[in-house]
Amino acid sequence: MSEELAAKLREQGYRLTPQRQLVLRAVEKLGHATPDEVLAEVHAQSSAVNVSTIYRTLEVLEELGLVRHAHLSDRAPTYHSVTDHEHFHLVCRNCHKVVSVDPEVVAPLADRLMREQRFVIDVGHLAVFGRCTDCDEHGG
Amino acid sequence: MSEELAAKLREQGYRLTPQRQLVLRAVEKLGHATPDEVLAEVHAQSSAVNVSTIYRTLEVLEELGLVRHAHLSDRAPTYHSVTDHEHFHLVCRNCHKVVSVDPEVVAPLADRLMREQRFVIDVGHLAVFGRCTDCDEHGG
DNA sequence: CTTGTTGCAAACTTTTTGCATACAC
DNA sequence: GTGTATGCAAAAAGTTTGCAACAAG
Repeated sequence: MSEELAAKLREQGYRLTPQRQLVLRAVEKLGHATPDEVLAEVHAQSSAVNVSTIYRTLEVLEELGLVRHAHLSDRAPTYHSVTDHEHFHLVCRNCHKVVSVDPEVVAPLADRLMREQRFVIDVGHLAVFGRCTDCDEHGG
Repeated sequence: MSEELAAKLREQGYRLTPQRQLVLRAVEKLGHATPDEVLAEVHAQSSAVNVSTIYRTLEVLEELGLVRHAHLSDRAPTYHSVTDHEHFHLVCRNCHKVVSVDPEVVAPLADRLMREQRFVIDVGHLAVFGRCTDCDEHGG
């Protein structure tokens, strides 16, 4: 797990640092997290790590393909690990609950857009907004 | 056109102001625009209008259902008029081109999410990221 | 040692807020 | 007139950058 990180880093001439391990672990643990939340989680381990390091590290991790981000709210972007299986997100605009869904569900749409629009979907980045049943039933 | 605005505003106890007319017109003219771009367009008409008015007005217009926003970039949200037919967006992560697509194309996915996840998609807010053919062919 | 990485502080961008004034109704 | 809407200026939120000190390889 940390070996994959080390390998991918070296491959690009980057170095393995404690900060980078901490950030990756935080993202994996949190599931879906904003840079702010990642910072908080990292701080639980080591309070010396700086915000700018979080941003720089998330950028590197994304470049290495270990992490992805999507815009699940009107505020900060949300990062998630890619070591789990790929997935996309349903976001309830009322209660802000996030559900992860298997890419297979969008496959037909992806195929159609590929054929008709000649456009290749980036499923990992996909965020679908709407309203979940809980919120539809009880008002809001 | 401006009558619809006036009517909807009054319906909610809001007032019709030149600023609100200008902002709505700007969004309609621009097609897809960030608050910043809306401000610029409005300023072309009347340079006295303030940024905060743009934000407050976009919020009101969205509440009235005259305007919608989606996150088409990593930066500011993009607003578009709803007086046109509803649509969703394909965004190329390489060249940032935006293509509007008919909601009918996502209908099967919407149906499936409704059935399996009991989730009602907000198609107007949907932004699908990926790569367009132009960018796939010529590198990038 | 060499060069990438970090912490810090400051700048920047985007959005929000408080308040006095102005204006729609 | 009454109360909403606006402009202004300042604050908040999120992100980026320059630079000296530090540390991985």
